[in-house]
Amino acid sequence: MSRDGILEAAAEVFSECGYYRASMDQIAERAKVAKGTLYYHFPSKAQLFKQLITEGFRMIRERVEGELNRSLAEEEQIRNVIRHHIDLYLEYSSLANIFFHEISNGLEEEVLRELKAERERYVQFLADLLAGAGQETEARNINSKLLAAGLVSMLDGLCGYYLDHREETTPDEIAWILYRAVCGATACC
Amino acid sequence: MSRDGILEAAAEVFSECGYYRASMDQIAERAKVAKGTLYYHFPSKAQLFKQLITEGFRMIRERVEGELNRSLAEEEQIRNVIRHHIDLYLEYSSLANIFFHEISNGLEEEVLRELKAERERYVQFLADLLAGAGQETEARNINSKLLAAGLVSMLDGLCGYYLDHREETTPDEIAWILYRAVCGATACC
Amino acid sequence: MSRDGILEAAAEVFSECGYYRASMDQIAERAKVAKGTLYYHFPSKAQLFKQLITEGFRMIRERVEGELNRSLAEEEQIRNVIRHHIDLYLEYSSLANIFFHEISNGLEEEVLRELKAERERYVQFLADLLAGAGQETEARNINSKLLAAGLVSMLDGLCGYYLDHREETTPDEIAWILYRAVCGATACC
Amino acid sequence: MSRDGILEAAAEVFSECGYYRASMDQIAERAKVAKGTLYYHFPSKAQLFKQLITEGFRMIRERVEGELNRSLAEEEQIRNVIRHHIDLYLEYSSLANIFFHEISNGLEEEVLRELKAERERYVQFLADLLAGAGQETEARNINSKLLAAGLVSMLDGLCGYYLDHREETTPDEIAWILYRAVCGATACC
DNA sequence: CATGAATGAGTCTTCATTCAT
DNA sequence: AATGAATGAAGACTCATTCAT
Repeated sequence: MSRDGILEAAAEVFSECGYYRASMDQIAERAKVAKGTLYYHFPSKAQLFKQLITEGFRMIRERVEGELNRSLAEEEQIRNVIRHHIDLYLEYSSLANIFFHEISNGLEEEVLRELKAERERYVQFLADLLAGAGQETEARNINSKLLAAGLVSMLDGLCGYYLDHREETTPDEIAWILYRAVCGATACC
Repeated sequence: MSRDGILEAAAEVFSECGYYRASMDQIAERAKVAKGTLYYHFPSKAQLFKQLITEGFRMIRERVEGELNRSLAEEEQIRNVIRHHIDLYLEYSSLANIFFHEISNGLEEEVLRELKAERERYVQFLADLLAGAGQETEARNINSKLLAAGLVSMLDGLCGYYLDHREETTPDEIAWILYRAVCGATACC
Repeated sequence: MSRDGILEAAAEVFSECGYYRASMDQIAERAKVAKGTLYYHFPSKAQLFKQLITEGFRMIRERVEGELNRSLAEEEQIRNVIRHHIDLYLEYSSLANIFFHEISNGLEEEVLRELKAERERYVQFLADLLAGAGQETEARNINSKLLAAGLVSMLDGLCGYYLDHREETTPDEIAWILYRAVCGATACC
Repeated sequence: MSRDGILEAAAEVFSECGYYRASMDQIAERAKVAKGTLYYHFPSKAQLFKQLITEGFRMIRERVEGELNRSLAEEEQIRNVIRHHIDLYLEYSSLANIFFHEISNGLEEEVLRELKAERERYVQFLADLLAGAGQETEARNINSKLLAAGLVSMLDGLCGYYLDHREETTPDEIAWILYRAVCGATACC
């Protein structure tokens, strides 16, 4: 079945060109199938895109969750999650680009809504983690969901910077900044 | 001269629809000029967009710099800058959306390059500010440009969250998180 | 054997959507068979359509002819045929719509030709009937085939009107108008 | 302005191929304009088609009405109108084909509705004429709108027959049959 | 007998851009 | 300085048809 090949090709093309400049022709060509085959498997460009995002988010969530169970101390968990995120971002930088930047104006209303919901679910997942760690301190009253949203965006900004200026920093430094940012806000000093 | 009217109309339409879904027809209609007039003043859609972004960035930089001179303590300056940014983001939220999200893949190569340069210049400006504050502490060795990039992204993420969930937080809380994130990283403890 | 189910489904879909808007997918779905099965039983969409029309015409001709034998006076026969046609039209109104309107430009050349022949054969059948009735009068010299063609079209127009404005008339009135139209032309006064 | 050329080309192509088989490419080619030009003047294929029908109906109504004023006796008027219609049908047979056969299933809902309304208005115009003539007789109680609908359809059937079998009849015979059909029904004997 | 994944030619439509006025 | 009719390349999408199983 060519469905998976299409998704892979779509991930490449979408992240290279962005949602709008990516054409179904390009995707078909990259996936080495006829144009009609795209529409046999996905009802529209928008739905193909949505599927891509949805499955991508699920994959990341599963990988991060899988890693989580083995850790014990919650502070250590946060460090792990951050480090893991950075690795995932750099590994799937093309998909990450889509996740963070394409979810904005200019998408079909319905797709945009579902995508925002997906992103929200993910932020909530991180928020729960941060809240758990914060519980031990007096900073329990902080808005952990807001903090999670900020963490995700900052991670995007830092990794994006790293990809454009590889010689100026390292993933380790990024992890450290992120950790301090979150801990500075939750339970610093 | 209709040039300014076109720029204003373009700002509205671009921020409502995003770069791609915005059409020159819409802009012309909104500006109440004929389509040909757009091309009399701007050589292409991409250049019109670039002009808009460039002037937007300059305006923000000027406003922030103007505010800066009056403050004294550098720590206080950072607080001010953050607070100012949040206000600007919320005041021009539709344009901000473009600044942060549309500047990614999917624009004509040349425009994209110039826009990234513009953004970089702005990040540098913030980095200098942070570096100044850090100078007083032992954290001088931190990569302040990286930190500035993270700050900008986080600000985007937090303000974006606020716009979608106004009842869950306040600009003040956002400012506080941002400040702690930056200070936690620069000179905490 | 699924052939009959396909024909039935095709009748439904064609009459709901017209020849062009009806898709083989819809027909297959309605018939609860796979798309390939359609092509196992019929070589093409056009041929499937032709089969449907042909069998429909034959059924009507048989029903009308069956009714005919029992009547005696030829004038009475005309009345009966008219009345019968109206009933058939209203009973199979959706198919009737196809018979009368879809058989025009816009079908594959070969199918169109065969369909026109089928229709012509039917008009001839009516013409013979009218000619028989006319024989008794001095109006024998009238072009009874032309008259039959006119009768069929008028019947279509009147029944179509009735279906759109049920409260304004009755099948009885339609029958009366048709009879007067034909008799006014054949043997009036 | 190329608008009129497009309408003319559209009339030709639509009547040669029917609504669905006619492609915008064909129309553009026939009108010797670029495809985009079609969309500069008409928002869609459906709207182009609607415009064609609407303007066609108006032209015919105006021509028939213009002819009407000069006549006196109402019976004579009916004869005139019938004769006029036959001439118009044969003169604009390609448009007539569209008027009578394409207004059926398979058109965009909105266009179909407006087209039926247009046709209805025209039938009403004929009905008024017939009612006026019938007033003088005892047949006033007949449904003249229904009769008008029948007249129009029969005219279509007869003229269509003539176009396919020119050697078997003449416009005069058609006029005679139509007149007898209407008068046989309104005030025969 | 029957399937359904795959095809690709063909369709409508959009839109940045040009140019004569 | 401004116009708006005209363009044509490019895009999303449809659908009858094929074929290996």
